[in-house]
Amino acid sequence: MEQLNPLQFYKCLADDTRLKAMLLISHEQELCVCELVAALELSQPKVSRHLAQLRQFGLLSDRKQNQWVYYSINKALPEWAISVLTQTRKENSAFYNDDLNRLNAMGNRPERAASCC
Amino acid sequence: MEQLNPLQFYKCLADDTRLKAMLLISHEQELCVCELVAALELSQPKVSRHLAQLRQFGLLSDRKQNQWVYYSINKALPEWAISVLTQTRKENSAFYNDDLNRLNAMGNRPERAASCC
DNA sequence: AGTGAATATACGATTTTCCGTATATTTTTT
DNA sequence: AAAAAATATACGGAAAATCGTATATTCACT
Repeated sequence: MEQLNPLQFYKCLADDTRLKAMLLISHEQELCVCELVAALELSQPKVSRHLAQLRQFGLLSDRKQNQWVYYSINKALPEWAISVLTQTRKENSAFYNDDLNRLNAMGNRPERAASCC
Repeated sequence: MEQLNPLQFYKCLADDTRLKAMLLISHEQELCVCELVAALELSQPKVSRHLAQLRQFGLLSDRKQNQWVYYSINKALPEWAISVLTQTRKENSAFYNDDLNRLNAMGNRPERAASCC
């Protein structure tokens, strides 16, 4: 994992799928691949590929539980990057609102069981 | 000029030339094309093309004075975007420090004469 | 062991972005 | 009016990013 530079960071955000995934995950704390596939209405390989890229550059962390992989914002991100994401999410809800609605309407969401505590 | 959406905004920042130009301009209030050409050590058409794109999407404004065109951060940008730029600039000076040094070392910088007041 | 669900990866094709070079435009200076 | 300086744009060509499809992997359940 290389030290994040701002260019790489913004390249990661410069794609519709990746930006929406980041904002949805930031909003929901963590989401698994199948939830994102449903919310974004995109193919599983497409979503998976973009998530892999976001993890590769350190924007996301993943946690495997049973058959699901949960993605969350990488806590090790520099503070400015976290702040950029938070601000973007708060001030642009219209950009991902439809996706959020589909997510909430989604039945059979995998149950979240914390690994610790 | 369309309403800025976050994807367009981040696409604008997802290029080395454009990101450095934005951070340098944010740091210096305003810069003309020839100053950016010197600071970034890039060809004039390349710099001009990227500046045109940043203006087209509303990230920059331009002001013509004599033979020079000065670019500055568009005051009409949404607050979150301004804040993203400011934070990125403050926390990533290493990313554009060499360019800033070349800018300051540049002789014959066009004199800034305010158009108003 | 075998099946199905969730996720990841590989590969070639397409699309998008970026670039160098040449040229146009505008303004200043002689 | 001609030349020079600063900037902008046009046009292919090159490079990079993205995609669809097929396939691999991993794990739960029977």
